[in-house]
Amino acid sequence: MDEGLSTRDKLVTVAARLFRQKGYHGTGIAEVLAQAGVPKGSLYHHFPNGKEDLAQAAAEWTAAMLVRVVEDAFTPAVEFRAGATTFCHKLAKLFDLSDSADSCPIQALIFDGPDGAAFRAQAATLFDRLIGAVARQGERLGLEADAAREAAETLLIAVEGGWTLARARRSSDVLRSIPARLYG
Amino acid sequence: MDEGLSTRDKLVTVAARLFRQKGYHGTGIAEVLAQAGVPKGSLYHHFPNGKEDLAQAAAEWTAAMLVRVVEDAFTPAVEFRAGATTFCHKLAKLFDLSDSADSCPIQALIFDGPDGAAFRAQAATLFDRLIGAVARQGERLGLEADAAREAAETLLIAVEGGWTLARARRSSDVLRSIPARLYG
Amino acid sequence: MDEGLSTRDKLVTVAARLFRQKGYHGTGIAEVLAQAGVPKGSLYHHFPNGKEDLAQAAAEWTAAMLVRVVEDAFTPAVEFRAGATTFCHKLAKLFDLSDSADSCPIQALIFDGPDGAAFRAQAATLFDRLIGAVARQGERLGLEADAAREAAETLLIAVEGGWTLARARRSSDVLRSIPARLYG
Amino acid sequence: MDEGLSTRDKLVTVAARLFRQKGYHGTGIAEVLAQAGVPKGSLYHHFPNGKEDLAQAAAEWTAAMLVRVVEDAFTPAVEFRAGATTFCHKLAKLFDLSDSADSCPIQALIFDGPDGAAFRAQAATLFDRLIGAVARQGERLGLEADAAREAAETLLIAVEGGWTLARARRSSDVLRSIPARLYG
DNA sequence: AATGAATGAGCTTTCATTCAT
DNA sequence: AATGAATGAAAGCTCATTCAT
Repeated sequence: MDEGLSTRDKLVTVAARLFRQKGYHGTGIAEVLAQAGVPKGSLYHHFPNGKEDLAQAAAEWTAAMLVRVVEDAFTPAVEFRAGATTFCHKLAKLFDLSDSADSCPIQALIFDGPDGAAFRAQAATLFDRLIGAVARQGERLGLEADAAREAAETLLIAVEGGWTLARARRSSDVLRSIPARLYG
Repeated sequence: MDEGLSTRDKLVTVAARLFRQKGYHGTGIAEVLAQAGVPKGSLYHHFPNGKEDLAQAAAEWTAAMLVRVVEDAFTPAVEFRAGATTFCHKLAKLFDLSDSADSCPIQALIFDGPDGAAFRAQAATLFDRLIGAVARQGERLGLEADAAREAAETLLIAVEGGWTLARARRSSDVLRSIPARLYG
Repeated sequence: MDEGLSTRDKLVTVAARLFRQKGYHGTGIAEVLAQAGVPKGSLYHHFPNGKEDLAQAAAEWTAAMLVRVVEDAFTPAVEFRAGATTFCHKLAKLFDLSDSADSCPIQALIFDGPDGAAFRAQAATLFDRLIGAVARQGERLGLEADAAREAAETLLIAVEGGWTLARARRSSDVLRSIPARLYG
Repeated sequence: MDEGLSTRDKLVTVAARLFRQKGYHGTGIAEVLAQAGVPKGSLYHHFPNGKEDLAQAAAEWTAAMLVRVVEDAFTPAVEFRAGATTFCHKLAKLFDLSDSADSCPIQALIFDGPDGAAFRAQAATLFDRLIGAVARQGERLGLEADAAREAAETLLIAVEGGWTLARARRSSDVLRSIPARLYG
């Protein structure tokens, strides 16, 4: 976890993973520091407001990563359904790579965060950014603006719920079954 | 929150609400006791293993409540789609009643609990109980066993994901839009 | 320091002494607890707002102690000057008993406290209570209300400044010299 | 606070003000650096022993400033009482200029400093230097050596105590009332 | 069953300082 | 002389739990 990365990036990536695995309140700063191999005082140099700032940076990092997954999945597609299918399979792979107890990266960083309203607001924005990325791909693939947005929302709803069920079952199959459920 | 209820029930209902709002690790025992109006030492008479026992009782209580919602929604229905629609509307009402920042009762109690595997297992069971309740209603309404189970799963996937989006948007509209998304 | 006293009283008296010796910010909670022989968690049972509450209680305790000194000094007196003289000598004894580096109990607890305005306000009140106690004795000894108040203020001004000089000199002589300076 | 001053002087004046306002232990190096607009690493070029050196420099600077106030007040005077009166009024102006919560500059730098005995000793010296300055003025104005020293001590005692009461009252009036209290 | 004081491990954060550039 | 990242000891505080009454 400490190849080439800057101190700041080590903290962000480790934190993103731990928050996803054990939740914001369930993750101790000490654990983040230990796994990142960073001494205690350094955190507050890079993140003056401590754990809360770290959560914000981790959320940002996760959202950017997911937007990349969306784009990787949809770019080669020639119709929305194909892109959505690839997206679900890529998420299933993500699920299998991580400890299957991990919560969905989106949910984890959006909802189990600091109590303050600021974090909540930023989280809602990140969520919208993700929907926007999918909707943009829909438009590129020929859907009307409204239809693209609707399709994007439905896909993300299913993916979020699918991750939840996958987690309960400890199996990524549910994620792979989503296209069939949505598009017949 | 303290009319007529026994000390034990006060603790369970307050804990269920707080765990839903702030997560298991984000909720302090002291806060539960204060809001339940119960003195410090009392908790361990009713829940010898403390917070962990309380979480299990709260999960149980929540699951039972949700099964009741499923049954109230489907009992008057004559086809699955109607029952599912009523169920979504009932959940939207639940969403509106609670602080809109509350997580879905199902997700909250299934995933953000004590760290031990025992709780995780019990939680998965509760989730299955809920799917089973919906599937049973599907069979009652004429679906084959497999089809009923599939319909139940799809509905719960959508509802879980819908709650997530509703939370990000702070609006229950998404929950009400689910039947249209699933059944055209 | 732990004869018969309740946990709360042990904390208050130890804190009052340490704050006087090393200032509020210079005194660590750990040191208070160690000297009081009280475990960490207990402090927050008795003083929910921690160090700040403890400072308030210590200030209160100190003010009450000083009012007692005033009354002990003036009660047997038949004129103000005699009472004031006894008061100065009693303070000189207090000075000699304590580590001579200790700041004046009044100043220490009134001014080097928590940053919040609440503490400052309470401190000003305590100071006035002390002036009031001296003024009341002045009236009892035949002074007009205004003259009594003026005499009380002048005495306390001299005593405060005298303690400062005594501290710089590490000798209580200055305190004993005050009556001569004020009353010729 | 940052016009033309050298980095070193910025640090000293800002530190003197902060130590006066919040005490030595209540003032963080980070706050000094931020208010002086000086980067973190710079402090140790100018003050190799860090905070302790800075406190000594600030004490020195304050003492020199006060000696200047004494001289400005007494130089035009033709009798001790007039000089003392001007001195008290100048201090009242100082009080009004600063946040009225500031402690007396003399007390602040003499008593709430680093824990070591070295600082305490230097501080006592600074105090004596101030008394000496007043006593010298007394001799210049015709007092015998002993009487001058006595008058200087009494004046400083009253001024120290007066500042304390002024602080509690948040009003500089007490300082202005001192000549009347001392000299009738 | 009920109570509230006691407990100490562990939490997040702040501190003055050092170091490499 | 100047800079800002690095450092870990120590700070104040919260935690779930236990105990004596």
